[in-house]
Amino acid sequence: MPKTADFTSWTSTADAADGPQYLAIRNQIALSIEMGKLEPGAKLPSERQLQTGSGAARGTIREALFQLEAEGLIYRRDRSGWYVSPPAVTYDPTRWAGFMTYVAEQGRTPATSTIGKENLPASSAVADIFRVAPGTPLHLITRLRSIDGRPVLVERITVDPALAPGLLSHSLDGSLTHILTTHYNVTVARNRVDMRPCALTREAADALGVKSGTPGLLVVRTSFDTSGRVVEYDQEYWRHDAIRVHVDLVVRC
Amino acid sequence: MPKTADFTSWTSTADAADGPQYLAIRNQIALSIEMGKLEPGAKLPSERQLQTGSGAARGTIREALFQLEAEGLIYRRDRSGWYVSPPAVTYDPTRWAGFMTYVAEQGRTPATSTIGKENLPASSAVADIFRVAPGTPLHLITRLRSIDGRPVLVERITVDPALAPGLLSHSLDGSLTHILTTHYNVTVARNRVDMRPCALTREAADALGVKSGTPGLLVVRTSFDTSGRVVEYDQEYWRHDAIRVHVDLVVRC
DNA sequence: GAGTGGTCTAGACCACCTT
DNA sequence: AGGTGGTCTAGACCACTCA
Repeated sequence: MPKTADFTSWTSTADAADGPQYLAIRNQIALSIEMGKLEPGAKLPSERQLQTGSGAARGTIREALFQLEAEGLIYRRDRSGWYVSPPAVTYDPTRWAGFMTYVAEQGRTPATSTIGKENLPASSAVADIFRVAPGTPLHLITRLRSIDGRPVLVERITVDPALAPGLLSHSLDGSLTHILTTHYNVTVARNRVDMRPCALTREAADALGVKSGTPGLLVVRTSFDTSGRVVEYDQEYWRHDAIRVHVDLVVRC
Repeated sequence: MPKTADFTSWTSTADAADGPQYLAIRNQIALSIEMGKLEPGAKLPSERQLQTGSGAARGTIREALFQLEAEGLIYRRDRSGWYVSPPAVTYDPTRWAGFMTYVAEQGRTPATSTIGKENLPASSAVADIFRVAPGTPLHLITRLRSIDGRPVLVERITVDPALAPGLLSHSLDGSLTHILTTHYNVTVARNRVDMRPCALTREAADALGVKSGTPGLLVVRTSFDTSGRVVEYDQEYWRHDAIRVHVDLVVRC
C-alpha cells in the first residue's frame, strides 16, 4: 500500500498488524460493521458466543468490545447486549435551531418526553447563575430526548419562575424556547455553550438505559435575555456516540 | 441532605451510596483528588499498593481507575503509572486565536515541536478537499503540542504547496497561519471546525506517550481563503481530558 | 427460566519504564 | 534489576432482560 496523505489513515480500522489479541478481535468485529454485515442497530453475538469463535477468555472479548464502545462504533443496552451504533447527528452551537429541528433536518426522527417537573430551592451554585438568593424556588425540568427511538440525551433545564410563571403547566415535550417566546415574551439575546467529555452518572445513565459510568458528553447551554438575565440553564447529557459538533465561521460577518 | 436544584448534583463525586465495589474505590480516590490530597500531576499509588488498602483484586482496582480516566480525573503514562490530570484548557472555535495564544491567555505554558515534514501525493479523499488531482504532492506537517510540558495533542496539517511554495523550509514551531499570512499573503476568510470523540490510534497514542485506544477528541479544522480554496487542513488529536469547548454567541452580531 | 451482561477473584507472564 | 502497567486465563456468582 503506497503511503499517501490520506487523512483517514489515522482513524482507519485497517490496523490489522499484530499486537494484543483484543485488538485483533476488535478489528474483526469492526470489519464486519464496516463491510455492512452488521447494520446500524443490529445486535452483536453474545460475549460467550464470540468466545467460541476466537478461543479467547471472556475478559479479552470484553476488552475488544470496550474499545469499540470508546470509538463510538457500538453501544450496549444494560444486560441486554451489544448493538451497532447508528450514525451521530451533527450539532452546530452557532445556529439557533432546537433539537427537534436540527435532528429532523438530518433525516432522523426526534422525540422528547418529559420525565420530571419540579420546583426546587436554588443551591448556591445555581443561585449564582440566576443571580437570585440561595433557596429561591426554581423550575427544574427533566427531559429525555431520542433519535429514531433510541434515547440519546437527558437534560435538566432550570428556569426562573419569575420570568415564566406557571411554565410547568404547559406541555414541555416541544421547544421550550418557543414557549418562552410566545407565552412569556422572553427574548434570547445571548447563548453560551460549554462542552466536555464526562462519564454518565447513575441518574443520567438510568434514564438513557445504559450502565453507569458509560462515557458521555456534557453540553451546558446558558441563554440570556437582552438585559443579561439568565433565561434558561440547560445541562444536556449526551451519549458520546450520538453527537458531533460542527462550527462554520466567516470572518467579520 | 436537602434536595436542591444544584446543577452539580449529577456530576458530583459524593455518590457514596452502595453499588459495585469498584465505584466505592473510585469515590475514595476521587475524594483524595478533590480534597487536594493529590495535586494535579501527582502520581497515584501503584495498582498493587491500592490493592492492599482495599483487599480487592487487581482487576477491580483497574476498573475504578478506568472509570476515573473516562471522567478525565486521572490519566496514565504507559507502564509508568497513573497521574492526576491537570485542568483542561478552554478552546473557543469562534475565536481566531491560535493554540500558542489561547493557552498562554489561560496562564499555561504552550509548546510546539515539529515531528514530521513530508511531501506526499494526495489520496483521493484529500484530493477532494483541496480540489486537486489525486496524486498531487501536498505538504504534510506533523506537530506535537504540549501544555506545561505535558503533550496534549498531535496534529497533521495538510497544505497545498501551490499556495505556499517552500513552506517546509520555515521553522514550523510557531503559528502556521501567521507564516501563511506574512510570507505568502494568504488570507483566511472562512474556518470550519468539526469535533468528535474518538479512540487514539497507535500513531497518535505513541506520539502522546499514551496507550493505544485511549479515549480522545478529534478536532478537524479547515481554513478557506476568500476565493473558497482550502488553505490549511488540520486534524488535531487531543487527549480527551485536556480540552473543553466554549462558544459564546450574540444574536445577529 | 434461560440467557445476557456486570462484577469479582486469584492467579500468570510479558514489555517496558525507571533507577 | 525491580517495579509498573498491559494482557490474558478460567473460573464464579449475581441482577437483570427477554421470551
